[in-house]
Amino acid sequence: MTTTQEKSRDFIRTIIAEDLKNNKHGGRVVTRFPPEPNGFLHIGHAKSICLNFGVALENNGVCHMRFDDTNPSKEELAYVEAIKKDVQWLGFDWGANLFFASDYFEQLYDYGIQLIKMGKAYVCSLSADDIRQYRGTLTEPGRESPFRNRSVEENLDLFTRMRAGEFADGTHVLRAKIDMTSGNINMRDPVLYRILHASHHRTGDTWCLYPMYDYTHPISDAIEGITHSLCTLEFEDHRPFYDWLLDTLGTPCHPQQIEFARLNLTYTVMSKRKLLQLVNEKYVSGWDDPRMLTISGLRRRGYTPASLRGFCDTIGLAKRESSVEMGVLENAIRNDLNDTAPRAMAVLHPLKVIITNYPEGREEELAIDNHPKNPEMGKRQVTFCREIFIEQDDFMEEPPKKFFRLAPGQEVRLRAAYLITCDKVIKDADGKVTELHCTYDPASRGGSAPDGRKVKGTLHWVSARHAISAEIRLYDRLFNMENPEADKETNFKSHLNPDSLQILAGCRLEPALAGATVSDRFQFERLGYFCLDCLDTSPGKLVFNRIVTLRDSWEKMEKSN
RNA sequence: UGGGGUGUCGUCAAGCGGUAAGACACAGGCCUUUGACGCCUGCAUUCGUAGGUUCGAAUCCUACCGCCCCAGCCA
Repeated sequence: MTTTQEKSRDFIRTIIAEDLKNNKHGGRVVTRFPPEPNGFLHIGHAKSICLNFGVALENNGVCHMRFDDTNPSKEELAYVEAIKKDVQWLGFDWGANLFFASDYFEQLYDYGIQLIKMGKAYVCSLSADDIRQYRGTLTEPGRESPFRNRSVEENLDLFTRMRAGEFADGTHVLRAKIDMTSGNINMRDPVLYRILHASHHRTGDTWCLYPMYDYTHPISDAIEGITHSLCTLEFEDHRPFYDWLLDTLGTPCHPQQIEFARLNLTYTVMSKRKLLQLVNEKYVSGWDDPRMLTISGLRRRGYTPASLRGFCDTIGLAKRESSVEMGVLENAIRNDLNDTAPRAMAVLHPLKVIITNYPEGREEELAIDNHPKNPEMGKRQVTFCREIFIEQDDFMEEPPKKFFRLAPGQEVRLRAAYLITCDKVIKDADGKVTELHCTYDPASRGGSAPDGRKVKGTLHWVSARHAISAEIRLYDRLFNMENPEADKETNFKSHLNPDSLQILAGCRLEPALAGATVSDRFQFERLGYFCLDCLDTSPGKLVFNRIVTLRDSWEKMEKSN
């Protein structure tokens, strides 16, 4: 017996454990992740991916990758590739189980014939407008279509000719024959097939008849032997049809659909439609803009797969609608990178410091741990000399109480180097501080004084003579409102944060960073975690993305005062 | 006014008739050559509301209230 508390199971894992216990599906667990290839995956999809693949992994099952590609007018091959890459990058493997709903078009069609023969489906020749009229409203029942009682022969003939391309778009649809008075609108003779003379990214021009999601999904699940079909809450109303279809068809496999609440995060939008708008209207540089909460955006920003999986673990799973604070995501990446990212020193806003009593021509090598808690990550050398850069924020001419950084007459430690004291402040004509003159304590090499005096502040620094230059991009939340969609009167785009990207040129980095390779992640001490940008970095130019800041209790203190 | 869901700390979220887990946030303290990390302490006498059943209710019953989804030939 262990004393560690068992992590509580979510309601879906509870159901699955129960099913396993009762041998409901012969002890099998088969799930599926069914994206539509009409956009990039986002953090909300990560929740579903972690759930579906996670649950399979935990139960010796498998998770199928299935593209729900039933609408040729919105879908593209490029999205298929991007989605596959994202899922793999997240760390999941579908093995041989890569499927496309379009692979089932022929079987789906045969099932359509079967439904017609059973008298459970008919060709309806009402216009789209009329179908809507006949459907009724939320509170009034619908009316039966005048075409509802066509003979099986006529339906068969029409359906065959629909496939053959004899009719124009919108002239006929195939509908299930269920109940026009049902309180559930999805049961009022839902459309199964529509005519679409459009070419499909996989089947080309083979078809001009395409199945609807509601019809395709249950059958695809059944064909693949899915045991648990996990989807989001808005499909709860569709479950009766899901079950009706498979019961009517008498498929040997009848998966159980279970719905869970989709992920919402503060300070962002999560719908593909809105993300697409941001891309198309150039509010961001693309689907993989580091400010986008797409998987590819997060990847480029520097988030690790492990941090995203950890995040999905923390947020839990339930049926009630909720909105997770952005801080939880940030916490996930800090947690991961705190353990794994090597430390380095970088100065974002350089302020020159001259150590007046340090010999002009002298330079010395100092060793610094790459990680404070993990000696196995080794040490590196940094060069100290008479001229260095510190962060502008680390100096104040008239410091408030508890400002432990540099100020006239105040002593601080330069990380792993020496204790220095500020003697003189040099300013330009506008009164802006341009340079500091300091003296160092030669006995404090390494950063501590032999007399044991306490120095509270420690600053990061780089040698002005040895530092390399880099561009650093600071990102902030894309929206400046917790829920950009809350205000129905205004467009979500009017809540975009104008300061979501700040580009800093001429940042100064310790020379060791010149050897960084694409996607390397570092903690720049006292600043945050940074990742070498994979797109804009070139041999002569380093570009770092700030993934997330470090927690900053000084900033918090300042704000509360 | 039809149908389907859902209401437990600021935010997520356990709990399944035996007397409110955990995480993030927040507050205070310790530690610190990163104001980081780490560590310690505190943080729902109360579970949408009102009744009822019971020795005992967040858990069962009744009524009410709030919020979300559904009227695509989208998924």
